[in-house]
Amino acid sequence: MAVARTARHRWIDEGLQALAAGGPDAVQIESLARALGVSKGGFYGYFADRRALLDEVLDTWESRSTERVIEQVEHEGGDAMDRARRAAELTFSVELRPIDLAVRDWARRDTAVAERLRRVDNVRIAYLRTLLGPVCADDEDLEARCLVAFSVAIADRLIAADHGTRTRSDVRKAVRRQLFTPAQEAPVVLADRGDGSLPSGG
Amino acid sequence: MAVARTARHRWIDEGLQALAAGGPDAVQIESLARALGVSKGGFYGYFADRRALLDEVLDTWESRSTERVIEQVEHEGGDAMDRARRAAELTFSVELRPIDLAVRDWARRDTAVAERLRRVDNVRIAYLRTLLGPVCADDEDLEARCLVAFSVAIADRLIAADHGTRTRSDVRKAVRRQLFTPAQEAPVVLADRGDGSLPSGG
DNA sequence: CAGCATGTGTACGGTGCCGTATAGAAGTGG
DNA sequence: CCACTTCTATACGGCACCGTACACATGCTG
Repeated sequence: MAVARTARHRWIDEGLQALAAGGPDAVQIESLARALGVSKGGFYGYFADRRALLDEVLDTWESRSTERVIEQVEHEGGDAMDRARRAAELTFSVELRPIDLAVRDWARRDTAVAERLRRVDNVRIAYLRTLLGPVCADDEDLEARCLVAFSVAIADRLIAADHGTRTRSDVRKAVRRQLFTPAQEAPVVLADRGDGSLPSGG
Repeated sequence: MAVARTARHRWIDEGLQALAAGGPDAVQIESLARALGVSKGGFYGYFADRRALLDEVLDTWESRSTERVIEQVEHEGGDAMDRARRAAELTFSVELRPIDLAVRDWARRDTAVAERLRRVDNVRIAYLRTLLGPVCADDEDLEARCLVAFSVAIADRLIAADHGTRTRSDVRKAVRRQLFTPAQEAPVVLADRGDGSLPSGG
């Protein structure tokens, strides 16, 4: 060993930041090197090429989004609600949320990325089921509420609409209240068009 | 006039397709020219530069996502529910949905695009309010249901999770049923943590 | 202290894209 | 049939990035 080597994980962390900020196209070796204050000379000692870095960036994201979250939550304990809330905080933290959104967009055009995302989302939804189960009328109700909770959490930063005098936070709070309201008996069905389509004006 | 000129709108349409498929970075002049079967020679007769094309691509998307949808829906008539359903079909059509998602991702890193998206989303949400108003208990309920409907519609193609034996379409149908269920009286509030955060496992 | 191993800086060729310049093709008017 | 206009194809310079090659600096080891 001679010169203190730029740690491998620093390339990956910088790659994660670039991915979060500008998508996979923004993960550029020379750009990362500049951000790290070095040249790209050492990069190819760690990674075969750019694609290899992207794979490891995704590995790291996958791990941090599932295993690490689970480990931390289990370690801190608490009841189901506390654990779920903590898991949500960790999952949609300031650092991880932009990566999550970037990966979702990436997954639209890369089936390998889509497969990773599927694994991660399934783990997350499984957690969510354990939380919402008690207040749901049946299995269908549970799936519906999980989809709503997950959709609102993801779409929050993607929707640009205003809400009159209310803040987005106010509206989210109202949604959460409804999500945790125990199911009534048979709900009145209005205008079921049978095609699974959602009315969503515009 | 000499040689039949490649129509201006063909560049824009091709740009929209490229935007839908690969985001703004994929809107490349030489790439579009190849797709159109011409060289980029004529491009600069219409547009000052690449950015000018992107602006017009966004103009076109904005128009097609709002004015054109409204025109068409108003022209076809029907009651409020019919109109809203038709608007949703047009808004999230096979052609427009990928553009919508690409614009949302783009808006995360470009404030001008974010401002356009805000205008469009506000128009859409305004429509949605007229539809959901009748079944809502109050204004807050209305905003909450609008956010849920819009979030589920947008996040649908971004979420990769499975739902056991059910299809995503089944779950969407259940969500829609709940969305159109008239509000009960005072909903039981469970675990309102007051921070507006949504539990969303993972 | 000499020589070696190791990691980095720098230079290079290749490629792809942007925007400009220019030449030529395809129609039009006299 | 000959200018002239209008549009396109092609070539070019510039730039940014990838991946490789090689020289050099640094610190260990005998």
